[in-house]
Amino acid sequence: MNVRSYNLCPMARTSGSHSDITGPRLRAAAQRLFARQGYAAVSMRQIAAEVGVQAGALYNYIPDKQGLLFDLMKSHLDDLIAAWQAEAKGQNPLDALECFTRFHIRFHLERPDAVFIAYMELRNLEPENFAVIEDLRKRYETVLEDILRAGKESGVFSLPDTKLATMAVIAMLTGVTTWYRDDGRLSRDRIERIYWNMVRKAVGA
Amino acid sequence: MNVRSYNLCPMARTSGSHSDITGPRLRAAAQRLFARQGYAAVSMRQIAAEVGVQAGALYNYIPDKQGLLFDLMKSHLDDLIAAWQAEAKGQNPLDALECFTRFHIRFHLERPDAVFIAYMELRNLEPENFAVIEDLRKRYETVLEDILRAGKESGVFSLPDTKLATMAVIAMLTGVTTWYRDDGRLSRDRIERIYWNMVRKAVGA
DNA sequence: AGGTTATATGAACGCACGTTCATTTCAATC
DNA sequence: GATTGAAATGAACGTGCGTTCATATAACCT
Repeated sequence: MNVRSYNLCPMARTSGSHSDITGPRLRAAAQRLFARQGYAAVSMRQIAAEVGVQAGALYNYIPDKQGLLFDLMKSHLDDLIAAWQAEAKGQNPLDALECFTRFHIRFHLERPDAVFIAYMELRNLEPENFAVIEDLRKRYETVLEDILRAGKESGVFSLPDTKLATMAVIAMLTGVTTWYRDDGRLSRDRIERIYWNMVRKAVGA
Repeated sequence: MNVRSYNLCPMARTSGSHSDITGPRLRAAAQRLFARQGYAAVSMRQIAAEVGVQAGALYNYIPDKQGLLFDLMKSHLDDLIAAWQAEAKGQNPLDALECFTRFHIRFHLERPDAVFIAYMELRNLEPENFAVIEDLRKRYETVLEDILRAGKESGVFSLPDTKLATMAVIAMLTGVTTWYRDDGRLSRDRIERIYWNMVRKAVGA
């Protein structure tokens, strides 16, 4: 008998499934802790304590710590790309750029922890995992690059260097997550509007 | 006798000084490793191996690992602020903004490792160290905010929200360090020019 | 009620961590 | 050549790491 026998909230069981609510809770706890302290600084025992189990139990749901990080990052980027594909995209480059700007800010502000991890923990991925994530990130950047190129070619945007403008706009938009607070001075919609204004002017439209 | 007796490059001695070339080498090695792998993922033994000494010897130069991180970050921000103060600042808000833009890009591209650490390792600082660093970072941001406010008040810039524009411009400029490569397509001067163009347009000037 | 099986425990594994310290080394000085 | 003292060694400290596994538990099925 041990102290955990007093656990008042035993896991629900769904018979035949090997993943009840502990799996999602593990991922949620890991996401929170990795974002706040960094992958390398968080121990499996810390995550387990947050979930309410012993460390060994986590390995019913993940292959290892690295696999956990990879899953979190891949899920985030898969979500990001899927969400963009489900978005109304605009009929012309200017509309498309506004859609992208607003979508990017909205999506990223809703998932600050996932965003933080995806940008900060790249160096903690093993090479093959890194390649997968990097490919997804690049695919998303290409969305913006294509919009900017189309706008440049049709004369709507004025850009000396499309690739550089892509990086500049992405950096500017993603930067929102570093200072935004839910109880802050500005609403998300107002932030979207102000950023869209700056982006529009920055690309010369 | 041990294997290190074969070291062909014994440290210079300056008699009475307690800091020869090992001190700077320690800081340089730590900066490189922290930037590449992250503070928490780098061990003192790794740093020592890079310097060419045993781990124990490092403690002749630093109080502990945390103190090493703090010193690196504080030195970087002190350098940044001092360098800006030594810079020609421009006679009006538009000139000042161009000076700042070019200065920021130039300074950051010259110290990619220090920049990376200063932005990524904030969460690994103990609270009192964090407060010091955060204060310096804020002081630097205020430089840009003051320029933007002055320009807005004199009608040169068109900004719905000065604070937000400050964060957007800083994020955009600092983002250069995430993709810039020394052997890349664009020269630093060309990058400065293109970014200045985008910043100028973004603030409506 | 008994058997099955998914899930959790808790101890253990070998290893690496940050840090300390008695001892050794060796260039500079006398 | 002897003395000095800053600087480095290398072993040791206690701790915590990621991961494994035999065992225990409890919800489900028959």
